[in-house]
Amino acid sequence: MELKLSIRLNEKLYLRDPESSELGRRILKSGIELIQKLGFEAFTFKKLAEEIHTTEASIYRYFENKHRLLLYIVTWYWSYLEYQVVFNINNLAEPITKIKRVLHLLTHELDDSLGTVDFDKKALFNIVINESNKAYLSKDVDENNSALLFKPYKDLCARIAALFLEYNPNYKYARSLASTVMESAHFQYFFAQHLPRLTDAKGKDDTATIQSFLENMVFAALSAEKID
Amino acid sequence: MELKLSIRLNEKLYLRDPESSELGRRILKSGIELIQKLGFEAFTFKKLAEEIHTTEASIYRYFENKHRLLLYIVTWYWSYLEYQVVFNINNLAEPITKIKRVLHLLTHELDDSLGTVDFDKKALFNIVINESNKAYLSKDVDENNSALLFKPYKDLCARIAALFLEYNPNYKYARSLASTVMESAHFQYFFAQHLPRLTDAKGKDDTATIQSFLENMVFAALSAEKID
DNA sequence: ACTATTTTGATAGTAAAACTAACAAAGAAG
DNA sequence: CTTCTTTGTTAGTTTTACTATCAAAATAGT
Repeated sequence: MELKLSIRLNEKLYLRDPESSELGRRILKSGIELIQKLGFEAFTFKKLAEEIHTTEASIYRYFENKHRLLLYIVTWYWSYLEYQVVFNINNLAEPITKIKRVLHLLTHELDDSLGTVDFDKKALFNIVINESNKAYLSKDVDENNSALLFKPYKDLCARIAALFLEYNPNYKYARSLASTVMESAHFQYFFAQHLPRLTDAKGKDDTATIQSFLENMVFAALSAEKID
Repeated sequence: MELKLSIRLNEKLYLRDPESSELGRRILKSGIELIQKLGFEAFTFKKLAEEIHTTEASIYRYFENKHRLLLYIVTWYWSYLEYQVVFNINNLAEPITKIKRVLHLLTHELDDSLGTVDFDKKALFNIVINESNKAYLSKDVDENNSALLFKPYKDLCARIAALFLEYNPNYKYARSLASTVMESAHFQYFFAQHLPRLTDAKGKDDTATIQSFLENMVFAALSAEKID
């Protein structure tokens, strides 16, 4: 069974829906590759236009600017990941198993278990690691937040927090712990790649250590509170 | 006793030492205010030049580009903070007290207890919250890292990790926990201000909750491991 | 098959950002 | 008081980030 799932994102993320046309899909697909290759700062619509043999003006018809494209991409990622989370923990009884499953998903690339991912999954994961913070660390957070552009991120965070509370209903910092874990999963990976003295993960692909660290931390935090 | 301490930073951060001249100090002081006011993306050397009644070209004599200026500022912050940490935990016997002290310092603005801070402390703290990630989340991390530009950050992380190990020598993830705490302290604050559903801190200045959350998490993690 | 509409391409343009160069004026140092 | 360093002034280039206009191509409606 091969199914292709498409994720419908907030309309305010784009001017014209990139999933609705050939050109739009090329913008996304090559956009992801090029952002990952050049880094978000050096990435421009002009370079992307050359890459996909179209014009700057055509790309501007889909996205207001490159920041919106980035936001689209990471939002897509968070939406897809939430979907994976829901699917993966479905039918699991134990909160402990669910939480471990989520931590695994957070620390690893997406897989195609739920339908083919059209994008380069490695590139996408790298963008999330390297650039996703820039999606909200900007002067227009509040405006973007009002337009619900961060909803998928917040939804996933809420879902993880709910799992924490399922494990321990008395834990006081479920949201903070959830967002900490979501962020930490990424920058521990970044540190392992670039600033290894800031992490205990060894080497570039030691996602195992990152996952163990997070599991250890999460269950310690959730269990400590249980005692009190 | 009023003493003015100056922090000597890595020479590669600048072209000409900004602490060595009147103009240099104005660049730093007003640079901090303007970056915080406009956000790093909208901040330009031209706007700063107008602000301090000098010219773009003059500013370029001190800093290669605005990214370097940002790096200078956050590096200054980390250096100062490490100094505060050392000073504050000096003579404390209990690792538990030391760790709490550090978590307090991480979650609050700098104070002048160690000499007058020439810069706007609120603006500086806000820059660290909003922009500091951008200092290392760039394509030239590795190059900058080779030039030791992140040393103060890594030193502080190492120092915190050492305290964790002092508390529990068997803990396996001291570095990861230290960097997680350093980062989390900041983005929990950011979330409280802009994306409140991602944190349990209530309101814009609820540093108390952030500190409690981190304390709870750190001691849980360090103690859980003790049991095994 | 023909026409209306939408989508894309091509071209061209502007404003601002991100620099660099060259020289003169002012200040400080010897 | 003259030499060296720092700053100011002006002017320039390249790139980015966009916008406008119109024609060509593709698509859809009847």
